Amino acid sequence: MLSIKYIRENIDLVKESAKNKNSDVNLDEIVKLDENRREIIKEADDHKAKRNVVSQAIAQKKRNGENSDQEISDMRMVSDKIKELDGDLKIIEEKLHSCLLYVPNVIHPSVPIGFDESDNVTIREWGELPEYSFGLQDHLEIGENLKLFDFKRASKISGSGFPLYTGIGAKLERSLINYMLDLHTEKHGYTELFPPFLTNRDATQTTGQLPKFAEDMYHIPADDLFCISTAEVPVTNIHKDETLLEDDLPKKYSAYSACFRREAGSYGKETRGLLRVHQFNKVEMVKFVKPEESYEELEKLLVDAEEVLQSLNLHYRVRALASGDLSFAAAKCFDIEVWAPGMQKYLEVSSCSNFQDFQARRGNIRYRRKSDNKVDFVHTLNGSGVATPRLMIALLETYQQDDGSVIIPKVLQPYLKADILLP
RNA sequence: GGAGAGGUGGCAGAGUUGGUUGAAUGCGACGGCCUCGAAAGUCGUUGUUUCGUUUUGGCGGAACCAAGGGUUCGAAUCUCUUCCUCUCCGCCA
Repeated sequence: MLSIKYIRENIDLVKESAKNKNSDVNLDEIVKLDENRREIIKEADDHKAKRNVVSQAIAQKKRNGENSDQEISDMRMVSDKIKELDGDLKIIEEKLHSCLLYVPNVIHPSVPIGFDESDNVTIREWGELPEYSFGLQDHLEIGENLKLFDFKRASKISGSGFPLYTGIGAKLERSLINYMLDLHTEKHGYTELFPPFLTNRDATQTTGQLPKFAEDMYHIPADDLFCISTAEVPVTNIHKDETLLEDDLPKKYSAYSACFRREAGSYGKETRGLLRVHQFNKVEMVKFVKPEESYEELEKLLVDAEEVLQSLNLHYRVRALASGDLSFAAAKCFDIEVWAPGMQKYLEVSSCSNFQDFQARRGNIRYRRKSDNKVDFVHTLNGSGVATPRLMIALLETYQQDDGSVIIPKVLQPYLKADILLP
């Protein structure tokens, strides 16, 4: 979240940013609450100062064996007043805090202003659009012919949107995960984590999924735990309430997790196959960095994610998200979209975002600066590296052959222990 | 699930007849001295948040000893609730 002080001092910028993110948050109300809050603090503090002074005097008198009944009865009234003011203050601060949780992060100056995804800007493309001399199948047909998935049986188990990978399909899924984790940990220098898949309310709030997007999360009421929608949630919270050392930054983590999304409100859209599912697998990268380096680190994060697709030789493009398409917590975001020849579509497989200190403030994740020995919030970044369902789609559709087989790219072969999928 | 112990500053660790305890002591960190330099030694400094004021350096106030209530003129210290950690037992993988 943004600090009230920052909002107070940059109210026009914050309003402009919220507007460009299509947010209807009421900032005037927040400013008013803040003014009210500071008035009460001033009054309560004055009373408390008086109480502290007189309490000392009472202590002194008691030590001297003098009577202090007068002071005590005076202070009883002051104390009542303090209680009243503190009560008022608490109500206002709770209200202010819950309002602040809905203020979106400010956008970086480099973000293209626009209403929705149609205003996103392609900043580069990689590889060639593959060409084929035969009729293409989409991933559903390929998967059926090669017996890679079984959506029908999956729906008996959990309902639609929960994929069941079978046989070599299951192994291919696992191979993709292992390959990506190895790439990021062995080549890109990320520390591997295997995090919990359920998170508590507090941790889920750090990254911004709560309170605004509660509808999209699977929730377990008995324990008030949430199924993670991305490994970003547990991994970002690894340093919650910690003060890191500047020399330890940047900290880079990579983690596999299953991801759970209710996809509320998107019924009927892209419901077939692997395109939009309630549970999927993803390898995520998370970085904790110094504020002055976060945009440089964002570029590097993007490159690390791109290498997954490059090494698999899959055509893709990188898009800079327009303000209106930017997520609530992000200051800037790039999407990577891989080409799926069978569907003739670009599919989003990764979002690489800089949250600046938005999440760090919510999670109280700080570092001690060497230059002045002060503590400050770190910047957090994360990016998918990458999500498997759409990667699987692109892979199958790109490497399909006219006999129905699918060639396996070189880097995956040691993991799958096969170089081709045959019908 | 049952029984017990505990949660204090960057870390370790004092502090229960409530009253100059924001908090001893040690370590760490920073600065000075010493040294060719370093170590050792020695002297000093060293939390966060927030409100007000300001010639922006500061000055003054308030709050913070897991979290939230209660008692009291006054609570790290008494009391209640919750959370978390550890040990033992039981159950399950």
